[in-house]
Amino acid sequence: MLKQENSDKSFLDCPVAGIQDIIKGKWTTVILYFLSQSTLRFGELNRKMPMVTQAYLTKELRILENYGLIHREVYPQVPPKVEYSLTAMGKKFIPVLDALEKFAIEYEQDNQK
Amino acid sequence: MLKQENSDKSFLDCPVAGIQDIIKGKWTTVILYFLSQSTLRFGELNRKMPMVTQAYLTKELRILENYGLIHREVYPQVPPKVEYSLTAMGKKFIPVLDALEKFAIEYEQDNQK
DNA sequence: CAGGATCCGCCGCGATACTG
DNA sequence: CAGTATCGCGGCGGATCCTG
Repeated sequence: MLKQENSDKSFLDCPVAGIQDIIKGKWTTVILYFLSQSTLRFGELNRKMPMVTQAYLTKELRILENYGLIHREVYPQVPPKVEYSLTAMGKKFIPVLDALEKFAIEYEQDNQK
Repeated sequence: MLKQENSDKSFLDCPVAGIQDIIKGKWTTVILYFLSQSTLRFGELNRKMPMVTQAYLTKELRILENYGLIHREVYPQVPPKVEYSLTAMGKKFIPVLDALEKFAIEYEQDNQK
C-alpha cells in the first residue's frame, strides 16, 4: 500500500528518489530509531518523545505502517495494549539509521567549535 | 549557521533527532546523490531533475549550503557560471546515501510483487 | 491506555514573470 | 545562465476534546 506518484520521480536516474517520502516525516527517523532498539507500547514510545502530540505520533505510526516498515500488534484487553515493532522491511532500514547516527555525531561535533 | 531549535529535540535520547531537518527537504537526498557523483553546474543539476522548479532548486541548494554540506563556487563571467560540489562535511554524508540506496532497491523490489 | 474527530495556522512547494 | 520576486494553495504539524 504505497503512496504512489507524488510528482513522478520514477524516471529519475537516482535510486534514492523514491523513498524520500518515507523519511520526510518530521519524526520518522526518530521513531524508527527507538523501535530498532526494542518493541514499544504506544505510551512508552510517546514518553521517549514527549514533544510530539499523541495525535501526530499516531499519524506517523500509521504512515510507517502503511509503508510496511513497522508492525502494529493489538492486544484485545482492557485497558488496551498496542505494541509497535519493526517488520522485516523495517529492519532493513537499520543500516540507514546507523549511517545517520554516525553522520549526526560528526556533524554536531564539527558544529560547536 | 545552524537552524537551531525547532521544538528542542536536543534533550531527546536519540542521536538522529538533530539532523532530521537536514534531510526533510523534498529533494535533499537526490541533490546530494547527484553531487556525490560529480561537481555540477546549476543547469546540469536542474536537467537531471527536471520536475523541480528553478526557484525551488535554488532554495534547497541554499539550505544545504547553509548547513555546510555543499559548496557554491561562482565564476564571475558572462554568461554566469556556478558550480556546486560537496564539502568535506557533505562527503561524510555519502555513507548515508549508500545505505539509502541499498534500502531503496530492496524496498522497491519487495513492493512490486 | 490508545486512540479517533475536528479545527486551524503556517510554510513547504510549485507556477510564473522578471533581471544582471 | 543562474538566479531573484511574488503569489498562492494544500497539507503537514499541532492543540484540544472526546471515546471504548
